[in-house]
Amino acid sequence: MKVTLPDGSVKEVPTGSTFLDLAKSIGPGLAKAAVAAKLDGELVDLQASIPKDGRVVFIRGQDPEGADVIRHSAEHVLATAVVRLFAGAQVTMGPADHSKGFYYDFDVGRPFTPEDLEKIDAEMKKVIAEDVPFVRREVTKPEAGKIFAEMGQRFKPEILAWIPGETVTLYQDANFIDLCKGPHVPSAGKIGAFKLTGAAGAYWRGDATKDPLQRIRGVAFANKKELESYEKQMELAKARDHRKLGRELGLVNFSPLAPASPFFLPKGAKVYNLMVDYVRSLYDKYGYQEVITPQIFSAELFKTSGHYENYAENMYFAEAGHEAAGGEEAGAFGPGEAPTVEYAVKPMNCPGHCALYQMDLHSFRDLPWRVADFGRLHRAEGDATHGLMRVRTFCQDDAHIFCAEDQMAAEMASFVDLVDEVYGDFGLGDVKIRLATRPEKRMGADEQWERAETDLATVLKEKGRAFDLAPGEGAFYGPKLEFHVKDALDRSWQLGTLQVDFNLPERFGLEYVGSDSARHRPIMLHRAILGSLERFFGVYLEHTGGIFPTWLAPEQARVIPVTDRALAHAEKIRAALEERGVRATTDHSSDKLGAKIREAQLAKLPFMLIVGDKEVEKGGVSIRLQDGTDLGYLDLPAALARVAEDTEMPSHKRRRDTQKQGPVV
RNA sequence: GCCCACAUAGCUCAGUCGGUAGAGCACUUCCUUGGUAAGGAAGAGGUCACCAGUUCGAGUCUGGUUGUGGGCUCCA
Repeated sequence: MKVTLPDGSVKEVPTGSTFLDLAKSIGPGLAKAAVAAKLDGELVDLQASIPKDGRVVFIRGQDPEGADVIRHSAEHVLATAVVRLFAGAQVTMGPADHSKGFYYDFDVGRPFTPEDLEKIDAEMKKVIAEDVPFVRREVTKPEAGKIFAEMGQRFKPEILAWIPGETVTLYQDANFIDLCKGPHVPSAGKIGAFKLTGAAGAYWRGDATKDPLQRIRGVAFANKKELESYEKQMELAKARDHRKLGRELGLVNFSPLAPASPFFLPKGAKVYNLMVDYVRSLYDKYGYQEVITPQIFSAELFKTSGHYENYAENMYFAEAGHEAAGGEEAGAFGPGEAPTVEYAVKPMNCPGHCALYQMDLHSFRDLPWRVADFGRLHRAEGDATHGLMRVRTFCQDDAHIFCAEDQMAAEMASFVDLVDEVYGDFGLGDVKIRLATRPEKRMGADEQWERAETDLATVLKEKGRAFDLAPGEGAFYGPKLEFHVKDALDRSWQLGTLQVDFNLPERFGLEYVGSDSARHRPIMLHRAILGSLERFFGVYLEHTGGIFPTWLAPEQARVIPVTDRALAHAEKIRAALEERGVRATTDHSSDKLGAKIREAQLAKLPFMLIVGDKEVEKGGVSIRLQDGTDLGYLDLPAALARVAEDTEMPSHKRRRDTQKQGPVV
């Protein structure tokens, strides 16, 4: 057999030798580090014999694909440990994607306790210490069925039935055999480090009407060091939890009196409003007009939009009691006969905007009509709420664009620019775009879908933007773009979205008069940049760890007197800062300087301006920055200029800088 | 909507075998006037989430409710 290695060299290997043999012949280090191999791009077991000539690449445990193999193998070791410890345990299956970790669903007749997990963990360590080999076997389906029947496994035959083809592959480690495509590590010892991260309920095939199962989750790595770095990352995430930071920094809090509904404290409200102001500051440039629409509508609106029929379980309804009572008192109706008007609290802005559109007759000259709304929305989410990330009341940087079909592409392009500008200003650099196309169940003509999907793809291509295609994941009413942003902790969040809607214009019978003086149906685009501002607040708080950019910081500068003798001077400095539009306070506490600095540091203030006897005498301040940098003494004008440099909103700053440059000659 | 766990001072948490509660931080007052991440003392703060039950007696045991967390499902 002739194999080509990544460096281009060709090696002759004896027939029947395995990939592991090949690795050993190259070097013992490689043989030790490798967990799998790739033959002509296809992942294979190291212990498999090389079947044909081809290009061979060895995959190490540290490589992303190697980490997947290690996690997948750890998952089998988990199952092995569970069947060893729990007589009669039924095993089902794990995830297809091992990029984040592994899990395996079991039925042992009861939930796993933390003590169970400890025992399972210990048993897994034993299997790994024994370095038991993973043995691959290819058998016919009936043979596999017989093996699982002997093992008393009742879920496996069902899985067997879904698998196409005549034969299946089995992997055996220690005393446990599992149905699996592989590949796996040659032996359990290659699993350098693992950790079980928890147990939770799940259902067979994710279906609540089917058997309840117990899922054990875990992570695994090539070595201890990688596990430790993972654990560190988890601790970091915990320390940055927005619920914790939100309370500690006095930004946001929650109360059982309004479940899953945030209370923004003065500082949090400051940041929140600055976020809104910032987005608003771009709306003129991009041609949006802001509107303010009702909170509570007659349920009729949502009957028209379709939400009443399809979304009612997530909506709050309201009844105006006085109407029924008033009718009875007036004697117009008998008891219980008064007509009650049913009201609903809006869960989204779009139906209201359709109602707004209907109020006037629109000409093609009016389009595109871009209607922005920071309206408060309420959704009766079930138990799946989570801090600010999933709440029952929130507001989006929401807008709807009513346009003609041939205007769609330009609107999409402009929106991509707007999103770029916003994410850039927030320092969110890692953006991935997904294009979700027509699902099975959908409304609207195929030609419409074709046009919209093509427009979206073309716009992205023309802008040179890479995107992932998500076939079939569009909404039933139209295709959409999703903007996924990675935060400082490498977690991905979907923030922005652009959704084409063929449905609502139809339901509301929206029209515009074209240049041909005939009536036409507009297209509606739903779009949001940051999405739910509550959620974005949470994401951004975790992204920054509470150290907001200065323009967003609720308190930008604190003047700290060393002793009370400097208080008057400190007040003067604060007033001068305030004059320049800086959000500044003075520290009046009777603490020592060290304690005052510590307080300001923990509050994550961008600027600390220290004034003591020396500064009083010379008239200036000493500046300390959030990162600990000591700028030393600055006279007052220099200090004010230094602070003001950072405090302005980026969109305002850009506009001013452009103006300064004067007209382009 | 489903499964599991948890709920003690503003926050973080201790509370043994069932015998009516503690610490640190924060808060208030007083002392201290100091030079770049915690000066000192005293004080106040609790229907142990809520409602039932078992018991001579419940923070502790049982059931229910609400809330929170983790997971599953859903997401027009």
